[in-house]
Amino acid sequence: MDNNKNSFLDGLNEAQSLAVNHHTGPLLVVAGAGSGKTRALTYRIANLIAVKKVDPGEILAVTFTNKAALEMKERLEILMADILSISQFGQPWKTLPFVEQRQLRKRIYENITKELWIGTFHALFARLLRFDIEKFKDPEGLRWTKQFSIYDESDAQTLIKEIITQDLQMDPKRFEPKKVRWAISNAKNQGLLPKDLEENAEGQRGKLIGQVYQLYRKSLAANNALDFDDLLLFPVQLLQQNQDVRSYWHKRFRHILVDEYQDTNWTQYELLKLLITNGINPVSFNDWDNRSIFVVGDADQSIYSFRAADFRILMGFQKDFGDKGREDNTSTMVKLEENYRSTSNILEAANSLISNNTERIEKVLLATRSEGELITLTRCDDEIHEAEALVLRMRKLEAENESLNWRDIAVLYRTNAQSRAIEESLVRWGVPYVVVGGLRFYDRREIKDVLAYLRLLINPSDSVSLLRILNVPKRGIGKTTIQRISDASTQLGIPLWDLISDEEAVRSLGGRSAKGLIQFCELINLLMRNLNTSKPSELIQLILEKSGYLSHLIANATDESEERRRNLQELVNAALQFEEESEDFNVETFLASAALASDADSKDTASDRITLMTLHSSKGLEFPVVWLVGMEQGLFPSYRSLDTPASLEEERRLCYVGLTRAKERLYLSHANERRMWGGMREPALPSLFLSEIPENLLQGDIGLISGAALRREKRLDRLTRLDRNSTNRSLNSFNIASNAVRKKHSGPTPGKSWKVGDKLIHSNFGLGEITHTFGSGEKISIAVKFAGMGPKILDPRLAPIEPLGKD
DNA sequence: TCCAAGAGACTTTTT
DNA sequence: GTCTCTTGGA
Repeated sequence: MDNNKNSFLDGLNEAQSLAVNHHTGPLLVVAGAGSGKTRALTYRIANLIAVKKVDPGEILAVTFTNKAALEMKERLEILMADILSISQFGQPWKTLPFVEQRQLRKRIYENITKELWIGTFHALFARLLRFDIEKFKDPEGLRWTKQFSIYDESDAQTLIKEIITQDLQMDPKRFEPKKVRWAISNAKNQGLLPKDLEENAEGQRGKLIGQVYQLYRKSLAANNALDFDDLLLFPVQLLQQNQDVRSYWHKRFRHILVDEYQDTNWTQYELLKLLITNGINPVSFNDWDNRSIFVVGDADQSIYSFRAADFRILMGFQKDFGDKGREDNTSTMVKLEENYRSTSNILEAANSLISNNTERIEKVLLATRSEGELITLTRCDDEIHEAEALVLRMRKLEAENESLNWRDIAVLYRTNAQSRAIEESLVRWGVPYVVVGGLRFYDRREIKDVLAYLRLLINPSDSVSLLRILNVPKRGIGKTTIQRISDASTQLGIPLWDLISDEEAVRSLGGRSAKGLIQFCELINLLMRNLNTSKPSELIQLILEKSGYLSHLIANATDESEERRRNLQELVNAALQFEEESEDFNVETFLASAALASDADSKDTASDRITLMTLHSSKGLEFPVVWLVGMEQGLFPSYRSLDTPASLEEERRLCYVGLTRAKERLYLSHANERRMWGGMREPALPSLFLSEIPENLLQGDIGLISGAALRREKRLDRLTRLDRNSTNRSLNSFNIASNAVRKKHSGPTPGKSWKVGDKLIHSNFGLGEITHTFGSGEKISIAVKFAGMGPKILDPRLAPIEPLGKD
C-alpha cells in the first residue's frame, strides 16, 4: 500500500529523490541547467501534501515569473490528479472517463491549488499587504490603505519628474528623473529611509536625492500608492515591527519553497528569514518541527544583479542556516548535476565557458544524452547579413526536418534593439515569429489609460491615474486648468478627486473647463456605482463606452486607432480569462495581476512561430534549436561590463544561460560591423566568450557569409523550396507566401487589375490584402494591409508585388 | 485648447 | 530608426 502511494516518486534520480523527500529543516538544492529542478519543486509540493499530509494552505512557493507560477500550479494539479486517481481507482488520471477526469481536477483545484500561495515575490507580498498594510506603522507617520495602487516604473518616474520640476524647480535635464529614481530604488532595496540618505550623503547631489526621496514617499502616500520596491520593503518593515502580524504569517507558512534562489536580493532574503524563523537568527533557530525552507538555484545562472540580486545569498545559505558542511549532499545541500536537456557537445561548451568564472560553487553538468551536432559558428559582414543568414539556415533546417516546427526555434540576443534587423528578415522570408519583451502589453498607452480609470475607481486618492485620464478622451480640459486645480489640491492638502467632485469648487476654479470637469465627475460617479456589481471585464466595457474612449477611436479611423481598439478588445479578453482562472476575482485583484504581469507571461505557446527574446527573458525555458546572435565584444559582453571583472562574470553567466537553453542544435553568430543606432557603422570584434568554447566543438563557416555567399545560399534556398513544394507536401498559407516571394525576382507584374480583397505578395512585407483602391486604370494606387504593420499605399506598377490566387 | 512638425534621446538586462 | 516630448501657430 505504502509503495503504491509513493510510486509517483519512482522516476526520480537519487539526488532528485533526496530533494523531494526532504521533510523538515533548511535545504539548498544546487541545480544545474536542465537538471529537472522544476520537477523537483513540483514533486516536492505533491509529496508534502500527499505523503507528509501538509495542509496546502501552509505552503508558500516563490517563482521567478507569473508564468512559471501558472505552470507550476498546472503541473501540480495533473500530478495530484494522477496520485489520487491511482490510489482511488487504481488507474492513471488520463485513462479515467472524461467527466471523472474533470471532476477530480476540479476537486483538486478547490482543495489544493486554490489554497496554495504560489507566485513571484512581488505578487505574493502584494497579496499579504492587502491583508495587513493598515497595520503598517510608517516611521514618518505616512498612511496607506488596502486599496493601494501599484505604480510601475513609468508611473514612478512621472511622479519623480514632477517633484524635480515642480517642487524643487530644477531642470530635469541636469538632474535626470531616471537616475534619481534608480538611486532611490537602490536606497529602498537596502532598507534606507530618506533621512539615512541625507545624513550619509556626500555632496550636494546626494542631499538632493534624499530630498526627492522624501517628497516621493510623501507623494506615494498621498496617492495611496506603492512602487515595486515597496511591495517588498513594506512587508519587511511590517514583519519587523509588528510581532502579532509576524507570528501569524510565521505560523501560517510552515513550508517555504523558492525557485531561482540565486536571483534573490537582500530584501527578499530578509522576508524569507522573517517568515521562516519568526525573526530569530537562523543559525540559532531550532524549531524545525513540521517546518522547512527549500531553495533551488544555480549560482552560475545569476543574471539579475542590476536589480540588486546577489548570488552570495545562495552561496551563504548553508552557513546562515547552521550547517557548516560544504561537501556534496550534506544535510542542508543537495546537488542536481545530471542534465537531461542538452546534447553533450552543448554541455561541454557551456561547462568550459563557465569555468572561466572565479566566483562559483564548483559544479559540472553531467551529460545524459549523446554527443549530438557540433555547434555552428557564423561570421557575418553586418547585422543585416547576420539576420539574412540566420533566416535562410532556419528555413533550410525546417524544410529538411519533417518533425521540426517553428515553435522549436528561438533566437536570443543581448539587447531588445537587436530584434529589429532579424524581424525584417523574418518578414521578408515569411517566417512566422513572436517577440517576447520590448513593450509590455500592459504598458501600451490605451491599456494604461483604461487601467487608470479602474485604479481611480478603486483608489480615488490616486491622482496620478486621475490626471492621466482627466482629459482622455478629450473633454476640453487644458493645461492651465489642470495646473490650477492640482496647485489648489497640493495647497489645500486634499486629493484631487475630492476637489473636483465638489461642484462649487469646480465652477470657481474651472473657468471655461468647468463643464468638462463636471462631465468627468458624473462619469466617474456612474462607474463607481457599478464597481461592486460588475465583473472586471464588464466594468472595462462600461468604461470604454461611457467615457467615449471607444467612439473616439472609431471616429479617428486611422490604422493606429484601429490597432488601439484591437488592444482594448484584447484587454477585455484578458479580464475574461482572469475571471475564468481565478476564484476570487474582482477589480482589485485584476489590477494587481496587470501591474505585476510581465511580457513573458503572455507568451502563447500554442501557435507555431519562432520566438525572439533577450537572454534574460529566456531563463528557465528550453528549445530544440537556439540561435545566439550578436556575439561581439562590446555588445555581448556589454561594453559597460568590460572593465569590471564582476560584471564580466555576470555577462558570462548570461552566456551560459543562453547556451544551456539549447537541446539539440546551437548556432552562434557575430558580425564584423554593426550599425548601433540610425547612422554609424561600428567595427566589432568577436566576443571573448567565443574563444572560451573549445574549438573542437565548433564547426565554422567563418568568413562564408559574405555578400556573394549569401546570394548563393538564397539561390539554394529557392531550389530546395521548389523541390519540396513540387513533391507532395501540403501547401499551407505560409508556404504559398514563401513560394510567391521567391518569384519576386521576376519583377512587378504589368497590366493586372487590382481590386479590394485581392491577396498579394510583396517581396519585403510578405503576404498582404488590398483594403482600398484609389483612382483607376493605369493610375491606380492600392492600400495593402500586411501582417504586423499598418497599411501601405503602393503603386502597383512599381512595387515588387505578385498577385495571389484565391485560396 | 488642440494639433502638427521638429528636436532629441535612446541601447543592457525587468519584477 | 523610432518613440516621446516640446514648441509654436490656428
